[in-house]
Amino acid sequence: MNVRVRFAPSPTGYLHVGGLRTALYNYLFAKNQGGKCILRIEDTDRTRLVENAQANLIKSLRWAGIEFDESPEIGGDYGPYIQSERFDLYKKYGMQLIENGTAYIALDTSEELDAMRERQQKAGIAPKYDRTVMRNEFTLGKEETQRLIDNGATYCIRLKVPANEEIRFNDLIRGPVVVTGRDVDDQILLKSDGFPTYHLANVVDDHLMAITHVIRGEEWLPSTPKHVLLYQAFGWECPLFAHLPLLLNKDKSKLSKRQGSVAVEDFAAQGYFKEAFVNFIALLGWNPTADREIFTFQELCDTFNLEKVNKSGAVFDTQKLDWMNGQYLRSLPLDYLVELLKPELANYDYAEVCDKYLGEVINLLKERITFLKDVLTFGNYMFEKPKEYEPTYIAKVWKDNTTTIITPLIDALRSADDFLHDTTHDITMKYVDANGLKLKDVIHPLRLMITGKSVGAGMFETMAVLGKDECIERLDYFIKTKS
RNA sequence: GGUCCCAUAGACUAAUGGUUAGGUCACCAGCCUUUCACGCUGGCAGUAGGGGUUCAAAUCCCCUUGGGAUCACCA
Repeated sequence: MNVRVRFAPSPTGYLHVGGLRTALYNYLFAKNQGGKCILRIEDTDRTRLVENAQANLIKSLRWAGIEFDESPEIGGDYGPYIQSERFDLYKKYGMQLIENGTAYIALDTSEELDAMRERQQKAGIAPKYDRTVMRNEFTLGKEETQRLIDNGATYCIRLKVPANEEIRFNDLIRGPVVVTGRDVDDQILLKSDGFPTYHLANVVDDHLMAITHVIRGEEWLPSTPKHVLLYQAFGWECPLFAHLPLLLNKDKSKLSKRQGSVAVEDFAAQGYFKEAFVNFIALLGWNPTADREIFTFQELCDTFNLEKVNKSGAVFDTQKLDWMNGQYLRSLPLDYLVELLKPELANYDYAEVCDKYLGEVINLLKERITFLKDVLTFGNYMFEKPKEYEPTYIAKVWKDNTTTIITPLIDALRSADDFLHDTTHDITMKYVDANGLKLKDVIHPLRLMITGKSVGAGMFETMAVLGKDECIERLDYFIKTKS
Protein backbone atom coordinates (compact mmCIF):
# COMPACT_ATOMS: atom_id res chain seq x y z
CA MET A 1 0.00 0.00 0.00
CA ASN A 2 1.13 3.48 -0.79
CA VAL A 3 0.82 4.94 2.68
CA ARG A 4 -0.33 8.53 3.04
CA VAL A 5 -1.01 9.98 6.47
CA ARG A 6 -1.76 13.47 7.62
CA PHE A 7 -1.40 15.68 10.64
CA ALA A 8 -4.38 18.01 10.61
CA PRO A 9 -4.23 20.53 13.42
CA SER A 10 -6.44 23.50 13.92
CA PRO A 11 -4.33 26.63 14.23
CA THR A 12 -4.69 27.43 17.91
CA GLY A 13 -1.55 29.49 18.18
CA TYR A 14 0.79 26.88 19.57
CA LEU A 15 1.59 23.20 19.22
CA HIS A 16 0.14 21.13 22.05
CA VAL A 17 2.29 18.33 23.43
CA GLY A 18 -0.44 15.88 22.49
CA GLY A 19 -0.46 17.35 19.01
CA LEU A 20 3.25 16.82 18.75
CA ARG A 21 2.86 13.19 19.63
CA THR A 22 0.11 12.74 17.06
CA ALA A 23 2.25 14.47 14.46
CA LEU A 24 5.22 12.38 15.48
CA TYR A 25 3.38 9.07 15.21
CA ASN A 26 2.02 10.07 11.82
CA TYR A 27 5.48 11.03 10.71
CA LEU A 28 7.20 7.94 12.10
CA PHE A 29 4.57 5.68 10.60
CA ALA A 30 4.94 7.32 7.19
CA LYS A 31 8.73 7.11 7.30
CA ASN A 32 8.63 3.54 8.50
CA GLN A 33 6.27 2.54 5.71
CA GLY A 34 8.02 4.53 3.05
CA GLY A 35 4.93 6.69 2.70
CA LYS A 36 4.09 10.37 2.71
CA CYS A 37 3.24 12.60 5.65
CA ILE A 38 1.01 15.57 4.95
CA LEU A 39 0.28 18.71 6.93
CA ARG A 40 -3.19 20.15 6.54
CA ILE A 41 -4.43 23.19 8.41
CA GLU A 42 -8.00 22.88 9.65
CA ASP A 43 -9.13 26.46 10.03
CA THR A 44 -12.83 26.14 9.32
CA ASP A 45 -13.80 27.76 12.60
CA ARG A 46 -13.77 31.40 11.63
CA THR A 47 -14.49 32.51 15.18
CA ARG A 48 -11.22 31.17 16.46
CA LEU A 49 -8.64 32.54 14.13
CA VAL A 50 -5.27 33.19 15.75
CA GLU A 51 -2.59 35.31 14.21
CA ASN A 52 0.63 33.56 13.15
CA ALA A 53 -0.82 30.31 14.32
CA GLN A 54 0.27 28.35 11.30
CA ALA A 55 3.81 29.69 11.42
CA ASN A 56 4.10 28.84 15.12
CA LEU A 57 2.81 25.36 14.48
CA ILE A 58 5.30 24.70 11.74
CA LYS A 59 8.11 26.18 13.77
CA SER A 60 7.50 23.83 16.68
CA LEU A 61 7.13 20.84 14.38
CA ARG A 62 10.35 21.73 12.64
CA TRP A 63 12.10 22.12 15.98
CA ALA A 64 11.07 18.56 16.75
CA GLY A 65 12.48 17.34 13.46
CA ILE A 66 9.18 16.79 11.66
CA GLU A 67 9.25 17.90 8.04
CA PHE A 68 6.29 17.18 5.83
CA ASP A 69 6.20 15.84 2.31
CA GLU A 70 3.23 18.04 1.45
CA SER A 71 2.12 21.14 3.34
CA PRO A 72 0.84 24.68 2.90
CA GLU A 73 4.45 25.84 2.75
CA ILE A 74 5.86 23.46 0.19
CA GLY A 75 2.67 22.50 -1.62
CA GLY A 76 2.03 19.17 -3.30
CA ASP A 77 -0.27 17.48 -5.79
CA TYR A 78 -3.29 17.55 -3.53
CA GLY A 79 -3.42 21.21 -2.47
CA PRO A 80 -4.43 23.61 -1.23
CA TYR A 81 -3.46 22.36 2.21
CA ILE A 82 -5.41 24.97 4.11
CA GLN A 83 -9.10 24.24 4.47
CA SER A 84 -10.23 27.85 4.23
CA GLU A 85 -8.70 27.86 0.76
CA ARG A 86 -10.80 24.85 -0.19
CA PHE A 87 -14.03 26.58 0.74
CA ASP A 88 -15.98 25.97 -2.48
CA LEU A 89 -15.26 22.28 -2.42
CA TYR A 90 -17.17 21.54 0.75
CA LYS A 91 -20.37 23.19 -0.36
CA LYS A 92 -20.27 21.19 -3.55
CA TYR A 93 -19.86 17.92 -1.67
CA GLY A 94 -22.47 18.94 0.90
CA MET A 95 -24.97 19.52 -1.90
CA GLN A 96 -24.12 16.14 -3.33
CA LEU A 97 -25.35 14.56 -0.12
CA ILE A 98 -28.54 16.61 -0.19
CA GLU A 99 -29.16 15.29 -3.66
CA ASN A 100 -28.61 11.67 -2.82
CA GLY A 101 -30.72 11.93 0.32
CA THR A 102 -28.06 11.27 2.95
CA ALA A 103 -28.15 14.82 4.26
CA TYR A 104 -30.84 17.46 4.70
CA ILE A 105 -31.42 21.13 5.23
CA ALA A 106 -32.23 22.50 8.67
CA LEU A 107 -33.30 26.00 9.59
CA ASP A 108 -33.20 26.06 13.36
CA THR A 109 -31.70 28.99 15.19
CA SER A 110 -29.23 28.43 17.97
CA GLU A 111 -31.89 29.56 20.44
CA GLU A 112 -34.24 26.88 19.18
CA LEU A 113 -31.50 24.29 19.47
CA ASP A 114 -30.66 25.37 23.00
CA ALA A 115 -34.31 25.08 23.94
CA MET A 116 -34.48 21.61 22.45
CA ARG A 117 -31.47 20.45 24.45
CA GLU A 118 -32.90 21.93 27.61
CA ARG A 119 -36.15 20.05 27.10
CA GLN A 120 -34.27 16.83 26.54
CA GLN A 121 -32.06 17.30 29.57
CA LYS A 122 -35.11 17.89 31.70
CA ALA A 123 -36.73 14.76 30.34
CA GLY A 124 -33.56 12.89 31.23
CA ILE A 125 -32.65 11.84 27.72
CA ALA A 126 -29.40 12.35 25.86
CA PRO A 127 -29.35 15.60 23.88
CA LYS A 128 -29.74 14.80 20.22
CA TYR A 129 -31.18 16.63 17.24
CA ASP A 130 -34.79 15.55 16.82
CA ARG A 131 -35.38 15.55 13.10
CA THR A 132 -39.11 14.99 13.54
CA VAL A 133 -39.98 18.12 15.50
CA MET A 134 -37.36 20.73 14.60
CA ARG A 135 -37.47 23.10 11.64
CA ASN A 136 -36.08 21.27 8.65
CA GLU A 137 -37.06 20.00 5.27
CA PHE A 138 -38.89 17.02 6.75
CA THR A 139 -41.16 18.99 9.05
CA LEU A 140 -41.50 22.01 6.77
CA GLY A 141 -41.56 20.28 3.42
CA LYS A 142 -39.12 20.84 0.58
CA GLU A 143 -41.05 23.66 -1.03
CA GLU A 144 -41.51 25.67 2.14
CA THR A 145 -37.87 25.12 3.01
CA GLN A 146 -36.81 26.41 -0.37
CA ARG A 147 -39.13 29.40 -0.07
CA LEU A 148 -37.64 30.35 3.29
CA ILE A 149 -34.13 30.07 1.92
CA ASP A 150 -35.04 32.21 -1.08
CA ASN A 151 -36.34 34.81 1.36
CA GLY A 152 -32.96 34.90 3.03
CA ALA A 153 -33.30 32.41 5.88
CA THR A 154 -30.00 31.02 7.04
CA TYR A 155 -29.71 27.27 6.96
CA CYS A 156 -27.30 24.47 7.59
CA ILE A 157 -26.91 20.96 6.30
CA ARG A 158 -27.16 17.96 8.58
CA LEU A 159 -26.21 14.35 8.14
CA LYS A 160 -29.24 12.07 8.03
CA VAL A 161 -28.17 9.31 10.36
CA PRO A 162 -30.13 6.08 9.88
CA ALA A 163 -31.52 5.25 13.30
CA ASN A 164 -31.63 1.49 13.08
CA GLU A 165 -28.36 0.85 11.37
CA GLU A 166 -25.28 -0.52 13.07
CA ILE A 167 -22.13 1.39 12.24
CA ARG A 168 -18.92 -0.60 12.40
CA PHE A 169 -15.29 0.07 11.87
CA ASN A 170 -12.09 -1.59 12.83
CA ASP A 171 -9.66 0.55 14.76
CA LEU A 172 -6.04 -0.45 14.20
CA ILE A 173 -5.29 0.07 17.87
CA ARG A 174 -8.57 -0.79 19.55
CA GLY A 175 -10.05 -3.44 17.31
CA PRO A 176 -13.68 -3.56 16.18
CA VAL A 177 -16.02 -0.79 17.32
CA VAL A 178 -19.77 -0.89 16.89
CA VAL A 179 -22.42 1.74 17.58
CA THR A 180 -26.04 1.99 16.55
CA GLY A 181 -27.32 4.92 14.55
CA ARG A 182 -29.78 5.71 17.30
CA ASP A 183 -26.90 6.99 19.42
CA VAL A 184 -25.37 9.13 16.69
CA ASP A 185 -26.43 12.75 16.30
CA ASP A 186 -27.47 14.30 12.97
CA GLN A 187 -24.19 16.13 12.73
CA ILE A 188 -24.09 19.54 11.07
CA LEU A 189 -21.99 19.26 7.93
CA LEU A 190 -22.19 22.77 6.53
CA LYS A 191 -22.63 25.66 8.91
CA SER A 192 -24.87 28.60 8.10
CA ASP A 193 -21.79 30.71 7.34
CA GLY A 194 -21.09 28.29 4.50
CA PHE A 195 -18.05 26.78 6.16
CA PRO A 196 -17.93 23.05 6.73
CA THR A 197 -17.62 21.53 10.17
CA TYR A 198 -14.60 19.43 10.98
CA HIS A 199 -16.47 16.27 10.13
CA LEU A 200 -17.32 17.13 6.55
CA ALA A 201 -14.07 18.90 5.74
CA ASN A 202 -12.04 16.14 7.27
CA VAL A 203 -13.71 13.36 5.35
CA VAL A 204 -13.75 15.24 2.06
CA ASP A 205 -10.10 16.23 2.36
CA ASP A 206 -8.88 12.87 3.55
CA HIS A 207 -10.56 11.32 0.55
CA LEU A 208 -9.38 13.92 -1.93
CA MET A 209 -5.86 13.79 -0.53
CA ALA A 210 -5.83 9.99 -0.81
CA ILE A 211 -5.17 9.51 2.89
CA THR A 212 -4.80 5.82 3.76
CA HIS A 213 -4.46 5.97 7.56
CA VAL A 214 -6.18 8.39 9.89
CA ILE A 215 -4.00 8.52 12.99
CA ARG A 216 -5.43 10.88 15.58
CA GLY A 217 -6.23 11.25 19.27
CA GLU A 218 -8.76 9.12 21.09
CA GLU A 219 -11.04 12.12 21.60
CA TRP A 220 -12.13 11.52 18.01
CA LEU A 221 -13.28 7.99 18.61
CA PRO A 222 -16.90 8.93 19.48
CA SER A 223 -17.34 10.90 16.27
CA THR A 224 -15.73 8.34 14.01
CA PRO A 225 -19.08 6.65 13.29
CA LYS A 226 -20.22 9.92 11.72
CA HIS A 227 -17.17 9.87 9.51
CA VAL A 228 -17.76 6.28 8.53
CA LEU A 229 -21.33 7.21 7.62
CA LEU A 230 -20.03 10.08 5.54
CA TYR A 231 -17.68 7.86 3.57
CA GLN A 232 -20.62 5.55 2.92
CA ALA A 233 -22.84 8.47 1.92
CA PHE A 234 -20.28 9.55 -0.66
CA GLY A 235 -19.64 6.01 -1.74
CA TRP A 236 -15.98 6.35 -0.87
CA GLU A 237 -13.64 3.81 0.61
CA CYS A 238 -12.92 4.40 4.28
CA PRO A 239 -9.34 4.98 5.34
CA LEU A 240 -7.98 2.90 8.21
CA PHE A 241 -8.42 4.45 11.63
CA ALA A 242 -5.96 4.43 14.51
CA HIS A 243 -6.99 6.29 17.64
CA LEU A 244 -4.09 7.10 19.92
CA PRO A 245 -4.39 6.95 23.70
CA LEU A 246 -4.69 10.32 25.37
CA LEU A 247 -1.92 12.19 27.11
CA LEU A 248 -3.05 12.86 30.66
CA ASN A 249 -2.63 15.34 33.50
CA LYS A 250 -1.47 14.01 36.85
CA ASP A 251 -5.13 13.63 37.85
CA LYS A 252 -5.65 11.49 34.73
CA SER A 253 -7.83 13.98 32.89
CA LYS A 254 -6.98 14.96 29.34
CA LEU A 255 -3.73 16.93 29.27
CA SER A 256 -4.68 20.57 29.47
CA LYS A 257 -3.22 24.01 29.80
CA ARG A 258 -4.87 24.50 33.16
CA GLN A 259 -2.52 22.11 34.90
CA GLY A 260 0.81 23.28 33.57
CA SER A 261 2.68 23.83 30.36
CA VAL A 262 1.42 22.03 27.29
CA ALA A 263 2.93 24.13 24.51
CA VAL A 264 5.90 22.53 22.83
CA GLU A 265 7.59 25.92 22.50
CA ASP A 266 7.49 26.29 26.29
CA PHE A 267 9.44 23.10 26.73
CA ALA A 268 11.92 24.20 24.12
CA ALA A 269 12.29 27.48 25.97
CA GLN A 270 12.77 25.67 29.26
CA GLY A 271 15.85 24.13 27.73
CA TYR A 272 14.83 20.62 26.85
CA PHE A 273 16.78 19.18 23.99
CA LYS A 274 14.58 18.37 21.05
CA GLU A 275 16.25 14.96 20.95
CA ALA A 276 15.24 14.24 24.53
CA PHE A 277 11.78 15.70 24.18
CA VAL A 278 10.93 13.75 21.05
CA ASN A 279 12.41 10.58 22.50
CA PHE A 280 10.32 11.02 25.63
CA ILE A 281 7.10 11.87 23.81
CA ALA A 282 7.52 8.95 21.43
CA LEU A 283 7.63 6.55 24.36
CA LEU A 284 4.37 7.83 25.83
CA GLY A 285 1.96 5.29 24.45
CA TRP A 286 4.33 3.21 22.40
CA ASN A 287 7.33 1.09 23.20
CA PRO A 288 9.41 -0.95 20.81
CA THR A 289 11.31 -2.99 23.35
CA ALA A 290 11.52 -3.91 26.99
CA ASP A 291 15.00 -2.81 27.91
CA ARG A 292 15.90 0.46 26.26
CA GLU A 293 14.91 4.05 26.81
CA ILE A 294 17.17 6.11 24.60
CA PHE A 295 16.50 6.08 20.86
CA THR A 296 17.75 8.28 18.06
CA PHE A 297 15.22 9.80 15.72
CA GLN A 298 16.35 7.39 13.04
CA GLU A 299 15.86 4.43 15.33
CA LEU A 300 12.34 5.63 16.10
CA CYS A 301 11.61 5.79 12.37
CA ASP A 302 13.07 2.36 11.83
CA THR A 303 11.13 0.63 14.59
CA PHE A 304 7.81 2.46 14.80
CA ASN A 305 4.67 0.43 14.32
CA LEU A 306 1.00 0.88 15.14
CA GLU A 307 0.65 -2.61 16.58
CA LYS A 308 2.65 -1.72 19.67
CA VAL A 309 0.75 1.46 20.45
CA ASN A 310 -0.97 1.15 23.84
CA LYS A 311 -4.67 1.48 24.40
CA SER A 312 -4.62 3.28 27.73
CA GLY A 313 -3.78 6.92 28.35
CA ALA A 314 -0.35 8.00 29.57
CA VAL A 315 0.29 10.58 32.27
CA PHE A 316 2.59 13.29 31.05
CA ASP A 317 5.08 13.40 33.91
CA THR A 318 8.24 15.37 33.27
CA GLN A 319 10.32 13.64 35.92
CA LYS A 320 11.57 11.05 33.52
CA LEU A 321 11.93 13.69 30.83
CA ASP A 322 14.37 15.55 33.08
CA TRP A 323 16.43 12.42 33.52
CA MET A 324 16.38 11.84 29.79
CA ASN A 325 17.48 15.39 29.14
CA GLY A 326 20.46 14.78 31.40
CA GLN A 327 21.28 11.64 29.46
CA TYR A 328 21.32 13.60 26.22
CA LEU A 329 23.32 16.39 27.84
CA ARG A 330 26.01 13.85 28.62
CA SER A 331 26.02 12.19 25.23
CA LEU A 332 25.40 14.90 22.62
CA PRO A 333 28.53 16.09 20.76
CA LEU A 334 30.34 18.97 22.42
CA ASP A 335 30.44 21.30 19.44
CA TYR A 336 26.66 20.89 19.08
CA LEU A 337 26.23 21.84 22.73
CA VAL A 338 28.49 24.84 22.32
CA GLU A 339 26.42 26.10 19.40
CA LEU A 340 23.21 25.65 21.39
CA LEU A 341 24.54 27.43 24.43
CA LYS A 342 26.22 30.36 22.71
CA PRO A 343 23.03 32.37 22.09
CA GLU A 344 22.06 31.97 25.75
CA LEU A 345 25.18 33.80 26.77
CA ALA A 346 23.60 37.04 25.59
CA ASN A 347 21.22 36.89 28.54
CA TYR A 348 24.08 37.35 30.99
CA ASP A 349 26.60 40.12 31.34
CA TYR A 350 29.52 37.78 31.47
CA ALA A 351 32.77 38.71 29.79
CA GLU A 352 33.00 37.35 26.29
CA VAL A 353 34.16 33.77 26.09
CA CYS A 354 35.48 31.75 23.19
CA ASP A 355 33.97 28.48 21.99
CA LYS A 356 36.86 26.49 23.33
CA TYR A 357 36.40 27.81 26.84
CA LEU A 358 32.64 27.36 26.70
CA GLY A 359 33.16 23.77 25.63
CA GLU A 360 35.54 23.14 28.51
CA VAL A 361 33.05 24.53 31.00
CA ILE A 362 30.25 22.39 29.54
CA ASN A 363 32.41 19.32 29.84
CA LEU A 364 33.28 20.27 33.38
CA LEU A 365 29.70 20.66 34.57
CA LYS A 366 27.46 18.55 32.37
CA GLU A 367 27.35 15.62 34.75
CA ARG A 368 25.74 17.58 37.52
CA ILE A 369 23.04 19.56 35.73
CA THR A 370 19.81 18.79 33.90
CA PHE A 371 19.67 21.58 31.36
CA LEU A 372 22.46 22.86 29.19
CA LYS A 373 21.72 26.42 30.18
CA ASP A 374 22.30 25.50 33.82
CA VAL A 375 25.96 25.78 32.87
CA LEU A 376 25.50 29.53 32.97
CA THR A 377 23.69 29.65 36.32
CA PHE A 378 24.96 26.67 38.26
CA GLY A 379 28.40 27.46 36.89
CA ASN A 380 28.21 31.27 36.91
CA TYR A 381 31.57 31.40 38.69
CA MET A 382 33.22 30.02 35.58
CA PHE A 383 32.36 33.26 33.81
CA GLU A 384 32.68 35.89 36.52
CA LYS A 385 34.36 36.31 39.86
CA PRO A 386 32.20 35.26 42.80
CA LYS A 387 29.91 38.11 43.76
CA GLU A 388 29.14 36.47 47.06
CA TYR A 389 30.25 33.55 49.15
CA GLU A 390 27.70 31.15 50.61
CA PRO A 391 27.50 32.13 54.28
CA THR A 392 26.76 28.61 55.49
CA TYR A 393 29.72 27.29 53.53
CA ILE A 394 32.00 29.90 55.06
CA ALA A 395 30.78 28.99 58.51
CA LYS A 396 31.41 25.34 57.81
CA VAL A 397 34.86 25.39 56.25
CA TRP A 398 36.57 28.61 57.24
CA LYS A 399 37.97 28.21 60.74
CA ASP A 400 40.15 30.52 62.79
CA ASN A 401 43.34 28.89 61.56
CA THR A 402 42.33 28.44 57.96
CA THR A 403 44.15 31.55 56.74
CA THR A 404 47.36 30.26 58.31
CA ILE A 405 46.91 26.86 56.78
CA ILE A 406 45.93 27.99 53.31
CA THR A 407 48.35 30.87 52.68
CA PRO A 408 51.46 28.72 52.14
CA LEU A 409 49.46 26.52 49.76
CA ILE A 410 48.42 29.55 47.75
CA ASP A 411 52.06 30.53 47.49
CA ALA A 412 52.99 27.06 46.36
CA LEU A 413 50.30 27.20 43.69
CA ARG A 414 51.52 30.65 42.68
CA SER A 415 54.85 29.22 41.75
CA ALA A 416 53.39 26.36 39.70
CA ASP A 417 54.54 26.09 36.08
CA ASP A 418 51.02 25.39 34.93
CA PHE A 419 47.58 24.70 36.34
CA LEU A 420 46.88 21.34 34.81
CA HIS A 421 44.95 18.94 37.01
CA ASP A 422 47.95 16.80 37.89
CA THR A 423 50.13 19.80 38.67
CA THR A 424 47.82 21.43 41.19
CA HIS A 425 46.83 18.05 42.57
CA ASP A 426 50.46 17.07 43.22
CA ILE A 427 51.29 20.42 44.80
CA THR A 428 48.28 20.23 47.07
CA MET A 429 48.86 16.62 48.08
CA LYS A 430 52.49 17.30 48.81
CA TYR A 431 51.53 20.26 50.99
CA VAL A 432 48.86 18.30 52.78
CA ASP A 433 51.17 15.34 53.48
CA ALA A 434 54.01 17.54 54.67
CA ASN A 435 51.81 19.27 57.19
CA GLY A 436 49.83 16.32 58.50
CA LEU A 437 46.61 17.61 57.00
CA LYS A 438 43.80 15.94 55.14
CA LEU A 439 42.87 16.90 51.61
CA LYS A 440 39.44 18.08 52.71
CA ASP A 441 41.06 20.55 55.11
CA VAL A 442 42.25 22.61 52.16
CA ILE A 443 40.01 21.64 49.27
CA HIS A 444 36.89 23.19 50.74
CA PRO A 445 38.55 26.52 51.53
CA LEU A 446 39.92 26.54 47.98
CA ARG A 447 36.46 25.83 46.58
CA LEU A 448 34.98 28.58 48.70
CA MET A 449 37.56 31.15 47.65
CA ILE A 450 37.46 30.31 43.97
CA THR A 451 33.79 29.52 43.35
CA GLY A 452 31.95 30.97 46.34
CA LYS A 453 29.74 27.89 46.29
CA SER A 454 29.66 24.62 48.16
CA VAL A 455 28.81 22.53 45.12
CA GLY A 456 30.55 22.19 41.81
CA ALA A 457 32.83 20.01 39.77
CA GLY A 458 36.09 18.52 40.98
CA MET A 459 38.26 21.33 42.33
CA PHE A 460 41.44 20.57 40.39
CA GLU A 461 39.46 20.19 37.19
CA THR A 462 37.72 23.46 37.90
CA MET A 463 41.00 25.26 38.51
CA ALA A 464 42.48 23.82 35.35
CA VAL A 465 39.67 25.28 33.28
CA LEU A 466 39.72 28.65 35.03
CA GLY A 467 43.47 28.91 34.61
CA LYS A 468 46.26 29.93 36.90
CA ASP A 469 45.97 33.71 36.70
CA GLU A 470 42.26 33.76 37.40
CA CYS A 471 42.56 31.34 40.31
CA ILE A 472 45.45 33.15 41.97
CA GLU A 473 43.61 36.42 41.57
CA ARG A 474 40.53 35.04 43.31
CA LEU A 475 42.58 33.45 46.08
CA ASP A 476 44.52 36.64 46.78
CA TYR A 477 41.35 38.69 46.71
CA PHE A 478 39.65 36.47 49.25
CA ILE A 479 42.61 36.43 51.62
CA LYS A 480 42.95 40.18 51.36
CA THR A 481 39.29 41.09 51.88
CA LYS A 482 37.47 38.27 53.62
CA SER A 483 39.83 36.52 55.97
C1' G B 1 -27.14 10.90 32.52
C1' G B 2 -26.62 8.31 27.18
C1' U B 3 -22.79 6.23 24.09
C1' C B 4 -17.91 4.71 23.52
C1' C B 5 -12.87 3.67 25.27
C1' C B 6 -9.56 1.97 28.98
C1' A B 7 -7.42 -0.87 33.53
C1' U B 8 0.47 -4.32 35.27
C1' A B 9 4.00 -0.61 41.43
C1' G B 10 3.71 6.82 42.58
C1' A B 11 4.94 7.67 36.76
C1' C B 12 6.36 5.38 31.70
C1' U B 13 6.18 0.45 30.23
C1' A B 14 7.67 -5.35 28.99
C1' A B 15 5.63 -10.06 29.21
C1' U B 16 0.34 -11.59 22.64
C1' G B 17 -2.02 -19.11 27.77
C1' G B 18 3.35 -21.86 30.99
C1' U B 19 8.84 -16.18 33.50
C1' U B 20 10.69 -16.38 40.87
C1' A B 21 5.72 -10.82 36.52
C1' G B 22 11.23 -7.95 33.41
C1' G B 23 13.18 -2.77 32.44
C1' U B 24 13.30 2.76 33.15
C1' C B 25 12.10 7.32 36.15
C1' A B 26 11.22 8.68 41.17
C1' C B 27 12.28 7.07 46.19
C1' C B 28 15.67 4.45 49.93
C1' A B 29 20.52 2.17 51.22
C1' G B 30 25.60 1.07 50.13
C1' C B 31 30.09 1.73 47.11
C1' C B 32 33.13 5.54 44.73
C1' U B 33 34.79 10.47 46.73
C1' U B 34 36.86 16.49 47.26
C1' U B 35 31.21 19.13 47.97
C1' C B 36 27.30 18.08 44.58
C1' A B 37 26.50 15.02 40.80
C1' C B 38 27.67 11.05 37.39
C1' G B 39 28.57 5.91 37.63
C1' C B 40 28.11 1.04 39.98
C1' U B 41 25.55 -2.44 43.43
C1' G B 42 21.34 -3.57 46.14
C1' G B 43 16.34 -2.43 48.00
C1' C B 44 11.01 -0.74 48.33
C1' A B 45 6.82 -1.24 45.21
C1' G B 46 2.44 -4.00 40.64
C1' U B 47 -1.39 -7.65 37.42
C1' A B 48 -8.49 -3.17 40.66
C1' G B 49 -12.27 -6.98 42.74
C1' G B 50 -15.30 -11.34 41.84
C1' G B 51 -16.74 -15.27 38.87
C1' G B 52 -15.87 -18.54 34.82
C1' U B 53 -12.91 -21.35 30.49
C1' U B 54 -8.23 -24.27 30.91
C1' C B 55 -3.71 -29.13 33.25
C1' A B 56 -2.14 -23.88 33.36
C1' A B 57 -4.78 -16.91 33.20
C1' A B 58 -1.65 -10.40 33.85
C1' U B 59 -3.01 -12.59 29.18
C1' C B 60 -9.47 -15.40 26.84
C1' C B 61 -15.04 -14.65 28.45
C1' C B 62 -18.75 -12.42 31.91
C1' C B 63 -20.05 -9.21 35.98
C1' U B 64 -18.69 -5.40 39.40
C1' U B 65 -15.72 -1.31 40.53
C1' G B 66 -12.71 2.58 39.07
C1' G B 67 -10.83 6.11 35.52
C1' G B 68 -11.34 8.72 30.94
C1' A B 69 -13.35 10.62 26.34
C1' U B 70 -17.50 12.42 24.00
C1' C B 71 -22.55 14.19 23.55
C1' A B 72 -21.78 22.51 19.78
C1' C B 73 -23.52 25.92 13.39
C1' C B 74 -15.20 23.94 18.19
C1' A B 75 -11.64 21.10 16.33
